[in-house]
Amino acid sequence: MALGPLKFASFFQSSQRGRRPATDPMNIRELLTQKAQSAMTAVGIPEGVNPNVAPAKKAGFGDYQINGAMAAAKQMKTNPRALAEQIVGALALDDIAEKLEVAGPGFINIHLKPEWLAAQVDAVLKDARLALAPVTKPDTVVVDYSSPNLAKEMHVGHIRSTIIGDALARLLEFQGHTVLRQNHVGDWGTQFGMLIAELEEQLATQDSAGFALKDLEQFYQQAKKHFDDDEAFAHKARDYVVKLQGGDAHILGLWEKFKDISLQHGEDNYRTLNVTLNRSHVMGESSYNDDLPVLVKDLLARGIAVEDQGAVVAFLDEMKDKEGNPSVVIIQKQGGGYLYATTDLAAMRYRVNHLGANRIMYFIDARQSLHMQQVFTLSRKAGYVSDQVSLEHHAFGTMMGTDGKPFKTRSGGTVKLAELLDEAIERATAVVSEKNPELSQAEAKEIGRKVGIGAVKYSDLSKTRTNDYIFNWDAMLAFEGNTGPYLQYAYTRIQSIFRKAGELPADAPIVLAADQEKALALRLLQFGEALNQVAAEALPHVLCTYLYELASQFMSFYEACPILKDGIDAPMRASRLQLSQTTARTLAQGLELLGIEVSDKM
RNA sequence: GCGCCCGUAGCUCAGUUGGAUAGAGCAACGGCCUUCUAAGCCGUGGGUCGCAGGUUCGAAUCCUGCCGGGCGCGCCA
Repeated sequence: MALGPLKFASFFQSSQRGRRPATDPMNIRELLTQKAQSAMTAVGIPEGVNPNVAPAKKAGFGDYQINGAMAAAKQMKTNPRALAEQIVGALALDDIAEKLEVAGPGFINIHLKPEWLAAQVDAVLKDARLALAPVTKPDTVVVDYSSPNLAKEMHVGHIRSTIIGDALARLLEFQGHTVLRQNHVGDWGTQFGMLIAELEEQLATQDSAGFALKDLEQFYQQAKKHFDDDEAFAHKARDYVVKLQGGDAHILGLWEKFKDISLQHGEDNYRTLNVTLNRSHVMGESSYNDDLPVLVKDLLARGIAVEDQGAVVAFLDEMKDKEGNPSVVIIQKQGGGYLYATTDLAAMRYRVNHLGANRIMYFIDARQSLHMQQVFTLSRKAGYVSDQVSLEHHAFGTMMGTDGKPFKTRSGGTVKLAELLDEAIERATAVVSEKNPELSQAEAKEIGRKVGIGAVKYSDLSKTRTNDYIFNWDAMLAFEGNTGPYLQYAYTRIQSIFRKAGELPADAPIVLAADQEKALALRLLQFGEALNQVAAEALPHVLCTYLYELASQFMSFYEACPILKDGIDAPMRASRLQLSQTTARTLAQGLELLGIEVSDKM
């Protein structure tokens, strides 16, 4: 990547663009793009012009459209409609499309053949991976997410990173990439002196650290109060920071104990949340301690950082503002302490050199954008990260309450993650029991768990990541609209059909006669397109939108196209059952990639 | 002061990177269950895409300037 006098915006975007997964022959858009490209070349349009193939925006405009003719005509200074006609003449789509038409100023509308669509759906149904082949050139992707501070209990501030990052990790893994989850937990810093001192004192009167640290939040408050009120204790806390950094065995032992219990709390949350993180993904700040002096020395020796007012500082001209002031990053404090920029740089080196990453994705709060850009710029400038490695900060906004202000408890405190999840399960269980009184208590509990957690996750995942997000219990737990419960219900409804149907057809022809059947088939075949876009841009809401539209289209199909009712002959019943099977599997697979469970009953 | 993000229907949100008449869902209103789960489906109403210019066949999208909101900016992470 060039590090010239780029402005912020362009630099930021350039780090996120240009990733297009390997071509997948089952992907209609890619297929049509290839065909359009050939046709355009055949009629003398220069290579670089994008065919701009997109799904049709409206019913009546066909299924897909080629929009590149107009841009090409502009460049060639010719009539766009005439050029579009020429392209249509050169398009080799006889097997795929039943009708091609030029519309408006030069749109090319493609109407796909129902027989062709049916054959594609058949291939999806017969394939364990839904005809989505793994990528041919896998990336080694580091996904940095969750990363709570171990000094405190996980709270709602960690939920977005954890949920969104996990979805991306799952999705990239499914596509065949090598995914390395990295949980960059905060396990170092001055507050640990205070916490260790408090732990030591409490252990004098209590028999286990597990008990003392049962409620981390409470423990932290106790330690803080102790620190503020008791001068002797404060002195000891400061002393323990020094001893911790100096490697004192006793202090390190207490620190390990604290860390272990705090990580255990985190793992409990991950299990409840159905997040794939475990102990093996933990690579805390302290992991990089030994490298920090080496790193600073290197940056100083090569003149990338300099001493300034007693600290070690890097001035980044690459990020200077309009007035010419360089951006400033402190690498080492006066007195020798290190900061998170230092640790992040060390982590970057580790990920590139030891983990072999060629793509590093950070799922971190938008407020850290400046910091991330500084770290990215610095690591490139220092040569720690080559142009071959993509560095991406996938920022997200703050979680807000329904009042539009940051999400807090009634008394104004931070909401513990564990309590939030418990409440979600409780609320969902109540709703499920009410809507379906026939469920046993055990069933209602299990379904309530899946629905509650799914609702919280889906509601977060379904909104554009970069915006602030308004947390609303009623909206996320509604069974109508674009919600987790609606999608889970759609899946359940299909399972119910299967139970009633008895045996499912093994290999019967799929026939797309009704409009709803064709629309459903087309949507089913667009799953891969949605996944590709999510993988490229780390925007899981694209997958949510896809799944919601798929579920809605299934519901419409189901209303219009009876399956098991009287008067439906065996071939039609078999065809429709297969469409239903493909839908159920696509829904389940898509939800699994989002980390959301489905249920046969609701 | 400098920088980043955001502003679309009453509310919550999409808008495929410049394409056709800006779309969903809630909420409101009107239909559809003795028949596959009505937790559903079908339909109606609802818009100065913050404002003003500019770029062009075409702008919610790109460029400039304002207005409004959020966040960040040398020793926390």
